Amino acid sequence: MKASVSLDRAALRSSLLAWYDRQARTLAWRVSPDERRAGVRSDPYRVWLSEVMLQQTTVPHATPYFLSFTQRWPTVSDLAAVEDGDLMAAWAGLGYYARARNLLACARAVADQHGGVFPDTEEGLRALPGVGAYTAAAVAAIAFDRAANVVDGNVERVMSRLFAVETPLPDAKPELKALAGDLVTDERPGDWAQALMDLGATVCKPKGPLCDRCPVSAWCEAFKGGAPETYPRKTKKGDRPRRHGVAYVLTRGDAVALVRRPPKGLLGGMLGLPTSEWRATPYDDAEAVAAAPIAGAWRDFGAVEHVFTHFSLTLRVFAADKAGNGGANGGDFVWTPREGLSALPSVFLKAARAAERLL
DNA sequence: GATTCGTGGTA
DNA sequence: TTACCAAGAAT
Repeated sequence: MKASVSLDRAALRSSLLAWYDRQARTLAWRVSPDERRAGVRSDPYRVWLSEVMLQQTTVPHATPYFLSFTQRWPTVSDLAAVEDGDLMAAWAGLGYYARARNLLACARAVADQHGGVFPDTEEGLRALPGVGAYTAAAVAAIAFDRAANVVDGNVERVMSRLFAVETPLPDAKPELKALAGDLVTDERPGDWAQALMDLGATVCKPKGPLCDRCPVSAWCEAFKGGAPETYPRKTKKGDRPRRHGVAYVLTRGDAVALVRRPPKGLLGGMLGLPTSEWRATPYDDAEAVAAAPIAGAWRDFGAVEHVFTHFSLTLRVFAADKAGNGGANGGDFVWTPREGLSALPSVFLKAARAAERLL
């Protein structure tokens, strides 16, 4: 019995790794087989940076940011020397801004406490800011050839189908991780991790899996069962509540008044437009004007919709020009020229565009 | 252990 | 339009 299990595992691994070599999928952060033959080693800095950017983020969205970051800051020490505001501006639009704060904290920890060299073990990596179980395992495997169990959403889906796991997510996570761990060996751990994730991303997709092209369908219980797309099982998500707010576009010549948001919480540390409180009930005109950061001739520019992970937002947009209103002082604005608006999170970019006639 | 935290693409 | 989803981490 035991012999047949290990035989299956070896055959499955062999088939998937052969498929991975055949694909030769090119990604901006990946060392190609040709490069590897030429002696190029994967750079832990680039592996780490890519893994952080890819957390809950698609490859097409992350790729231009990765290229820009690695061009501006070729090493972790270069990144560690960046000022907070510049880093946050460079991250604008990627989302989950705690990642940017932790990215900088991690770079500085590596530069200051590790001599600019990344730890080469899972435990050492896991202790760094913004590096959780997945990222520590991924960097350990891909950059340092450690036999780490790299489990992301792709791997969970692949395991749930291979073994027809009936436990719904997220309860199934420990079970799926254990199943993935049984397939890890000392042979090409980095390639194995990437092969599994590539399979999930391009073949074993959430909807419409391409089982006729799958290198491991022969071992797949869900495929045998005839309904692979129904895995992983999952518990339904609750409704997303709606919130309402008002954003204020205050101009002074070419400049727009921005505010630096508190360091933690939603959009923490980012520049943003001044806004009212975001609450459950809509704002009428009088409330919107009353909540403005300074008194002025506020004009209604409609509203924009934005969806966050855990709520939807209807944001009314009011705008005014500060010219000829030198009196009232609403406090410390960061006056930013029009082109500087690219440093804003998307929700504020939408609102600013809504007032574009004024800008 | 349940919540909080973005964004853009796709069915 | 709605719902789901993508190489998760911190609290």
